[in-house]
Amino acid sequence: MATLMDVAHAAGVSKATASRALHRPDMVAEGTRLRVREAADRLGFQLNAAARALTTGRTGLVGLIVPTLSNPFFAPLVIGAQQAAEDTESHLLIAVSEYDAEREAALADRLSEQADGLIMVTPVGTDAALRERFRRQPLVLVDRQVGRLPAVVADTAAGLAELLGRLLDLGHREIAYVSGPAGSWADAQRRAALTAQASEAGAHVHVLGPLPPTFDAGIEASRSLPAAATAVLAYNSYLALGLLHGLGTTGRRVPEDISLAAADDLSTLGATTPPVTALDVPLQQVGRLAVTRLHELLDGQRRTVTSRVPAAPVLRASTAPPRVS
Amino acid sequence: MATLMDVAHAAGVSKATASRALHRPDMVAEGTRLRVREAADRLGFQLNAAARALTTGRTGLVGLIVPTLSNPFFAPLVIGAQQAAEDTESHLLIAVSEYDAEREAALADRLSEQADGLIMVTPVGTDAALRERFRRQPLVLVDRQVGRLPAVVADTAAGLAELLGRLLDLGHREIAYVSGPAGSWADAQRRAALTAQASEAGAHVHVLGPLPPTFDAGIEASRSLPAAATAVLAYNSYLALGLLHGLGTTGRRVPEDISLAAADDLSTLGATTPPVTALDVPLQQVGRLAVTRLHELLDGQRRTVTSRVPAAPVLRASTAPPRVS
DNA sequence: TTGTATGCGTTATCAT
DNA sequence: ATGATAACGCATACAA
Repeated sequence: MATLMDVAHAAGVSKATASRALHRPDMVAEGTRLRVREAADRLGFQLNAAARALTTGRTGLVGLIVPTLSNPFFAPLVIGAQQAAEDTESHLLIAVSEYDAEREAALADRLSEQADGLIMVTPVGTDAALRERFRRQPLVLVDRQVGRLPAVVADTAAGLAELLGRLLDLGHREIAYVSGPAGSWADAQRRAALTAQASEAGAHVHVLGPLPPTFDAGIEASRSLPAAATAVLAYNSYLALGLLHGLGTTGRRVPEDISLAAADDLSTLGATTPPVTALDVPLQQVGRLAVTRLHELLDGQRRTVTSRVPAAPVLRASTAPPRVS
Repeated sequence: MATLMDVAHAAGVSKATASRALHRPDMVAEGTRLRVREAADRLGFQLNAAARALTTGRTGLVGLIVPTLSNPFFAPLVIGAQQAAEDTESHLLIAVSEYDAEREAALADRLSEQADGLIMVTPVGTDAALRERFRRQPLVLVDRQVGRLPAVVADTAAGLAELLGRLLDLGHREIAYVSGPAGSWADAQRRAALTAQASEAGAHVHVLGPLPPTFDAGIEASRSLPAAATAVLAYNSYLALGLLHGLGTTGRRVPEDISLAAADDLSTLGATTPPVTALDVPLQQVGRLAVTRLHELLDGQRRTVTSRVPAAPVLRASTAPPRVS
C-alpha cells in the first residue's frame, strides 16, 4: 500500500505539503494541490487509519451497543446511525448486549478502547454504572434518561398519551396497558404518563405485567385482561400481535369487542386483520441524532441535554368506539 | 490515559519488557511479569489500539456488510460473528447495504480502510466485482459462492430439497415455489435444486416470481397460485406469512386445502395458526464460521474453500397429505 | 506557500 | 531475561 511519503515523492513535494494538500486544501497552492491529488489517485493511495488515529487521537469509530437485533425495531436505529456516521467520515462499531447488563458492560469496555465514544441503548442496568461510564468516556444514551447525561429519546410516553387521548375521545374509560420487560426505563415512563392522564380524565388504566415483550406473552396476556377493559394498549408490536392472535382464538373481535393498539410500529402491524393502530417511533432520526450528539460531545461542545423526538399515533382499524352494552 | 511507558516506569523496567510482560508472558521472568501486571492494573492502563495497529499492521477489526437489519433473519448472523470476534479479540464493524450494489461497494471501500478483512453477505451484485475485491483484500462471502472465493453458505438448497422430499412422501405432486428477489444467488440455487428433484420424482414445481420477499408480496402470490398446486414453498418467512394470510382471506385452509412451508424460520412461524413448517437455517453458526475463515485467511492459511452448513426442515402443522379429490 | 523535524504509543530487532 | 532503539505512517509546530 502506498504511503503519504510515496505520494509526496511522486508529486515532488514534502510529506507535510502532501498531507496539507489532502486535508487543508486552502493552505496550499492550487497547482500543488492538483498535483498531489493526481499522484494520490494514480497510486491508489489510502490514508492509514491507525497512523492517523495515533497522531490525532481520534479513531473515527463510533461504538453502538444495542440490546438485540432480533427485534427489527432496532434496524432503523442502526440505519440512522450509519447515515450520520457516513456524513462524518466515521464508522459504526456494533455490539449486541442481549439485554444482559454484565455482558453489556464488558462490551462497552472493549469497544471503548477502539472507539471515540459510545452510543448505548440500554433499557436495563443501573443509573450509577452509566454515570460512572460517562465520567470515563464520551457517551450518549438512547431511549433512556439518567440525570443530565446526554441522551436521545423517542418520546413514546407522550405519543402514547396522545394515543390514550384518542381512545378517551372515542369513549373508552377502562383501558388495559400490557407493559413490557421488568425494569425498563421506557416502560416506567409510559405507565406513569398513562395513569396520570387517565385519572385526570376520570378513566382508569389497568396495568398488566411486567411481561417479556414477545408474541407468546401477548397470547397469555389476552387471557388475563380485565373484563371491564374496552381497549388495550401493548408495550410493543410483538405483544400486540400476540394479543390480536389470543383475542381471536377466544372469540373476541377487534375492534368490535375490544380496541387494540401498540406503542411501536413494526411493519407487520399494518398488514394484519384488522391493521393495528400503533405509535410511529422515528428511530432512524434517533440514530442520526445520537451520532450527532456524540460528535458534539467529542468536539467539546458541551451539549449535555436530552433530545426528544416525538412519536405520533398511526390510527388504523383496530381502534373504534367501545361497544355500547 | 496511562501509556505503556508509564507502566514500565512504575514497574521499574523498560518499555520493551513491559510490552513483553503483557503479551509474551513466557519471555519474561515470573517476578517482573507480576510487577508489570500490578502496575498496569493500578494505573488503569489500556493498550492504545491505534499504536498497536500501526506497528502490527492489524486493526483487530472485522468488517461485516449485510443487506438489511429489518429482517430479523440476519440477527443470528451478527450474533454469531460477534461471538467469534470476541473469542479472537476483535470487533465488528457493521454496515448495511440496503440491497444496493453501488452503496455496498462504497461501504466496502470505506470499511476496508479500517478493517483487516471483510465479510459480505451480498445476494445481489456481480461476481466480477467480488472477484476484483477479493484480489485487493481478505474477503469471506456469506450465502453466496463465487468461483473458489472463500465462502460460508447455509445449504438451504439441500434443506429445501429435503423438505420437498417430505412433501413428495406425503403424496404431493404439484408444488408451487414462490421465489424471492430477482438476481438472488440463493434463490437460483433453490429453484434449480427443486425442479431437478421434482422432475426426477415425476412431480412438478411451478415457480412464481421473482418477488420481493415481503408479507404483501406473499398476499399477492396467494392469488396467483396454480390451481393444481397442493403445496406451496416460500422463499422466506415473510412471503409465507403473507401466503398464510392471503389463503385465509380467500377461504383456503392450511393444511387441509393446501400445504405451506418456508425456506427460513423466523420465530413467528411457530406461533401462527397453524404453525408453519420451515427450514431451520443455523445462521449463528454461519456467522461464527465466517469470522473464523477470515482469520484463517489473515493468518495466511489459504483455506479458500466453501464451508457448508446444513439447514434442516422443522415439520409443523402447515404440511399434511394432499386432499384426495 | 512550503519544508524540516518531532512526537504519537506500540512492537520488533538486535544487542547485552 | 532484559534494555536500547528503530521503525510504523501521519499531523503539526516551527522555520524559512
